[in-house]
Amino acid sequence: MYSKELLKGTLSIIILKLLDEKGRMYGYQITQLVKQLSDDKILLKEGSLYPALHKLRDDGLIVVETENIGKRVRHYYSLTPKGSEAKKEKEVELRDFIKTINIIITSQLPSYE
Amino acid sequence: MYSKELLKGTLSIIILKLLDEKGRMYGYQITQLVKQLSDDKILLKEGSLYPALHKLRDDGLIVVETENIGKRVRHYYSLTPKGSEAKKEKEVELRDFIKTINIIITSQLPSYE
DNA sequence: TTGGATACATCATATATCTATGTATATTTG
DNA sequence: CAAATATACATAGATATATGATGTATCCAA
Repeated sequence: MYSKELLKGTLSIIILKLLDEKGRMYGYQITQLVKQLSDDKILLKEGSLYPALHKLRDDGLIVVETENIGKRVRHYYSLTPKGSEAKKEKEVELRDFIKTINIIITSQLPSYE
Repeated sequence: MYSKELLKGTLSIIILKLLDEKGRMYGYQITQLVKQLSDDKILLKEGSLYPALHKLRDDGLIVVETENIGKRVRHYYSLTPKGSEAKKEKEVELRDFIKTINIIITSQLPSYE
């Protein structure tokens, strides 16, 4: 598991990306897919995921459909057009940020002033 | 300027990396070098940098030397052996994290369950 | 002499994630 | 069949860290 701070700022784009790919997903399913794709290195906690989903919903980036599975209720989330736009922008920003960080951590600098 | 959340967790490794490269640096110098390396995309604020430096010092990862420049005082920071170790570990972790994020945001997934 | 750059610092605030806890159903295993 | 584990949602409180605002002071150039 990574230092928890590293994930900050990337969780929402991860959610938006997966919803964009999958069409629709429910919370638990997102945790499992992230776990799988990250080779068990990113283990989303409920206390992180659900507040994040609710915020994205409140901001109008995703919508929820409720489905009954037996006696259980499942909340399926999918992107709104606004969410689809936001996903693209955030992805560009994240890629650019990663590029910048890479430049910094691979930089070779003269050790004099 | 990036969404401020993205920087979280990466600021300390950036500082450690630059100190490792340069040998020693003072606060203002760090802000300017980060600004330059990031092509003006990461503009460290004093309210971010100085508390971060103080924390690294309190944790024993960096040490400070005070130097008088005219009537001004400058605080030069450099890595301790512990800081040098931490720098290596954090760099490995960050590179691995970036790799994982890249896998997720470039993943192509079937849109059925 | 005045403004901008240099150089340090701290306090209040915002925000996002985690831990812990809670509830409940479904499935697998001994 | 009972117990353990997995599925599925949720929230309250703790924690961490970056920012904005503000303050002090020196140095240099227009």
